[in-house]
Amino acid sequence: MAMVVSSWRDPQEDVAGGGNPGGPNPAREQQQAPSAAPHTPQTPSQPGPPSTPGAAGDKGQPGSGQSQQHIECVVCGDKSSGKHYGQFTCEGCKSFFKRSVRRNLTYTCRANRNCPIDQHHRNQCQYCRLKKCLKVGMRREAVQRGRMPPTQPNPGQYALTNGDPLNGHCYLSGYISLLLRAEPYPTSRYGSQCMQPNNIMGIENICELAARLLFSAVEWARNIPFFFFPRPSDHRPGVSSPADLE
Amino acid sequence: MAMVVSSWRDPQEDVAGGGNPGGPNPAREQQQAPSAAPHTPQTPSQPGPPSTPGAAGDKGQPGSGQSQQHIECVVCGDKSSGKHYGQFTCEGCKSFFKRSVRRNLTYTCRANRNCPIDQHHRNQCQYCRLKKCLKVGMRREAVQRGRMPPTQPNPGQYALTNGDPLNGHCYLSGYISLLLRAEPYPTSRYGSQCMQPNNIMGIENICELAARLLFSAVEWARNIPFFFFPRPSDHRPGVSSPADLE
DNA sequence: ATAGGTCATTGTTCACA
DNA sequence: TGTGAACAATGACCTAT
Ligand SMILES: [Zn+2]
Ligand SMILES: [Zn+2]
Ligand SMILES: [Zn+2]
Ligand SMILES: [Zn+2]
Repeated sequence: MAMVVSSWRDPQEDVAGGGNPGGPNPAREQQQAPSAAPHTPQTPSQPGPPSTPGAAGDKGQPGSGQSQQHIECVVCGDKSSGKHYGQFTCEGCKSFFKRSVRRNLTYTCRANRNCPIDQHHRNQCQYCRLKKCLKVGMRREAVQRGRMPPTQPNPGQYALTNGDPLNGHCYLSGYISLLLRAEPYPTSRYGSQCMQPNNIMGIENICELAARLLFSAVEWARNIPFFFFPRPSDHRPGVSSPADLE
Repeated sequence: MAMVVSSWRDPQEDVAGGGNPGGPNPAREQQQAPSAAPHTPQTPSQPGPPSTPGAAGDKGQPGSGQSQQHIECVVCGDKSSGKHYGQFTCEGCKSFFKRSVRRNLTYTCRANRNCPIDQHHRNQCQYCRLKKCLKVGMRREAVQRGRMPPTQPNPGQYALTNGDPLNGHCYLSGYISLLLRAEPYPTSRYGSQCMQPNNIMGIENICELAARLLFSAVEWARNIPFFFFPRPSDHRPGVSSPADLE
């Protein structure tokens, strides 16, 4: 269990100022309405007057109505887009959960681990958001590994000899930050879930752990297409998999 | 005593596959998303840019030019890095606007409130800069509340930071970044394959796993472009070597 | 239907002036 | 202290199985 306790620096620069438009508890400040125009390829958006169909007003009061089907996200209450990892959730919670599980992230709560999670505060505390995801029953096992994608050009071997991407600048600190954050092996998580009540780890769990370690190693290796990305974004282009081993 | 490595064979040779499996296609590059931002307020009542409905008109360089990409910041004319709070702006105006709204700052103009705002003078008068931001339609409501500070990773990996020999080796950071991004996903559900019906793992299975670990590690190393794995000229007798994989 | 991926847009950090 | 370039996170939309 590695609860990381990190010192926290107040993130909000908000000044409680006096009457602030966004104010104290901005009722709803943002949320996208079901944006009109499902697509509109080219048109660069117009801030203007796309004739918003009105109203997006408040979301339909839940409860009685049932207007058609407005299923809510069991985590934050936003509109659900269907079942994800076992429960009805919104796209946001779905993605958040996926990222958290995939990267095996561990968050920390700066409060008392009971932060309210709703549509407007779900991003305030990742720890509590993930906690709630698990509490309502989202399943980690349902998160699969990346899918096989397109590229994987070739064992790149040469990509790196040439010009370095980092010519002029040293972004080292950023990388170190990433490095520190990366947990190569998900020990903490597995440890707890595999433990039996009597604190004894069964052979089957050992097998499971070994298998996971193995596949992690293989996957990791396979995830390296070649050593040069035009622009380190976040996602890997693709991942191939050892799935066939099954 | 050779390890008995069962038939495990790497299925997806494709990694190196000279030929692209024709996969889904790598060729798509184009895609734009009209999409509204994740958090696009889109307030119905349109509090935003009431004035100057058309003002923004200039937005995207209409046809005239060739498009390509050099969109200018509608506030100062610097290069825009995309839409921010509703309008195409540069990073500077984006940050300036965010700070101003978050902290609810109020500035004062020492002149006549009509200071020119351009790339080189934008910092001369905060009052006029903010005024212009609002005038061109940047939306205060699009500024969200502060979030959690980044979570520090698990304890115990700090050793890396010190020492810092890295100063002069910026080029390494690129590789480090790639390695980190290749981090394995914590896949689950692998590994039960070797389990016997009675939940007992035989010694032969343990050997199997160990062998697989070894071989996969070797394969991994070979997949790293600049990792020159010494050809087993010195490999010990009696020990199966990675060469067998071929 | 639901898993995966993309990527515009939002957030944050932190040398530097 | 504010500024703004660089980088990480979020989630609407999409494709794939
Ligand atoms: Zn949700
Ligand atoms: Zn919390
Ligand atoms: Zn600007
Ligand atoms: Zn002025």
